[in-house]
Formats: sequence, C-alpha cells, structure tokens
Amino acid sequence: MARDNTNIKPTEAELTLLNVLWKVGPATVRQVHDVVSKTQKTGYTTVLKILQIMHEKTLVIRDESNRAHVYAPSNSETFTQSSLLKDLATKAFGGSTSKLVMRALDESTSKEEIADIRQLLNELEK
Amino acid sequence: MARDNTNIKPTEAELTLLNVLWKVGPATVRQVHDVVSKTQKTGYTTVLKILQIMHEKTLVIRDESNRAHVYAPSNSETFTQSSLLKDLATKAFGGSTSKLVMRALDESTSKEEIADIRQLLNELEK
DNA sequence: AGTTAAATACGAATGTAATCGTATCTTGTG
DNA sequence: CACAAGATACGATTACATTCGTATTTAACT
Repeated sequence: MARDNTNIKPTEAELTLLNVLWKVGPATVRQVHDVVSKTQKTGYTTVLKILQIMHEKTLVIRDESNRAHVYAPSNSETFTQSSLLKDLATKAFGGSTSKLVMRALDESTSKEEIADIRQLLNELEK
Repeated sequence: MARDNTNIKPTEAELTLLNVLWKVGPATVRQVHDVVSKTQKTGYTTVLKILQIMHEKTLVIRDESNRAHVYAPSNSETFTQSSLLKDLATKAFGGSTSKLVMRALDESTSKEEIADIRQLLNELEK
C-alpha cells in the first residue's frame, strides 16, 4: 500500500516555501532561496534541507533531470488552504466551519469583501 | 513594562486543555485530566506539566488558595479563535480574511449555516 | 583531463513541544 | 501526631522542527 500523502500538514517553515512555489511556479533551491531571503535571513542550505524533507514527506515533487533540481508543490494552494482550515475548525471550533467563518468576519471586513462573500453564498445555494 | 501576553499562540496540546477549560470552566488538574483522558491516553503529570507551562506563559491563571490549584483561561475562547484565524490568514491566505472565509465555504455548508452567515453580514453592514 | 563554480548530501547542533517517572509537599483522618 | 492519599514540583527523555557547516558530487569550460 502506498502511503497517503494528501493529509500532511506542512510546518511553518514548509508553508513559507510552499507559498513561494505556488506564487512563482516550479523552482530550484536557489530561486526559492532568492525569494525568501528578501524577507528573511535564511541560509541557502536551510532552504535546501527543508525542501529535501518536504520531498521525503511528498509535500513537493522534484524534477532531477537537471543538475539543479526543480521543486513543485504536490498539492494545490487551494487544497492545502482547505486542509489547514479543516484542521483549525476541528481543533478550535468544535468542527464547525460556519462558526469559524462567523468568527473571521468582523467590523474590519470591507463592503467589497462582504459583497464577494454574499455572491459566493448565492452560488452555493444553487 | 509588563510583558504582553495577549498574542501568544497556544500549541496543540495547550489548545486541547484550553478547550476543556472553556467548556467546563475553572478546573483542577485532575478534572482536566479526567476529561482529556476520555479521548486521549495522556498521563496525569503530562496534563499537570502543560498547565504549569501555560501558567508561566500566562495562557492560564491559577488559584492556589486550595491544595489543588484551579486553572482558568487567561483569554476568552472568542479572543483566541480570532487570534488563531488571524495567524492562519497571514500565513496561508496572504493576510486576506475574506479569502480565508470564501475558502472555508463549500458545498458541504448547509442552508442553515448559509442563513446564519447572511444574517451576520447584514449586521456587519449597519 | 584538470579546475572550478555551483549544486546536493549529510550530519550535528539548537530550540521547542510533549511525555512521564520520581521526589516532595500538603492535609484530612484515624 | 503519624500516616496515607493525593496534590505539586522537578528533571530527564523523547520527538520533531529548524538551522547551517562541511563534505561530496556534478558538469561546464578551458
């Protein structure tokens, strides 16, 4: 039996690198490091190591056909976001997604955001 | 200057214990352990130790006037939920709460939940 | 083929979270 | 007042995440 890799929760450092890969697409260690080093003081080999660990966990796939391996996320950003939300709903909202949603909304929510959410609710009801 | 304790993110084990305290109210180590041991195989001294650490971090307050100390959450469930959501929005949704909300909603959302959310949106717009 | 630049692989060190065994303390009760 | 039950305190261990230095490998270019 193959291991089920679709439910692994990325750690914080892993999520940082996934965000880069989702944004820029498949990338080498150097490319990923260039991006993250703009906002963090993270060493090159640290990024390399974390990507290697993510590969072991199958959080990313990698293309080894060139000398510089090219990494890409195994799961979409959307899928991962949903997983993280489900996890948080379970751990902090008694499993209730609607409670989570209602807690997320407050006076800081703009009119435009409210309109967007309303539209989504309309579509969901169809 | 007093340390700002309001923005500390509880760990997973800590959140489990906070959930008990929010549900049953101020409680002793034994009471908390009785609850968590129904669903987990966690030792008594483990619960004790974590509550002690939470007290150091000021995630909980404790009443030491009796032999069995009584622990209570420092922050409300609502406040903590909001903090956790804000953290997740930052790390996985580019800081956008509305994106988070829209991702949380899907075909599994019931009619009743949709109605509840609509009502909240109406109130927010006032 | 040798040199070198740049990549990966490896392993150790550090930090934090979680677990629990054992020691110590407290207090009600015989 | 001694003692037993049950509580806290403490320290060690384990597990996992993070970091990075150093060794090794690769391949392009003289």
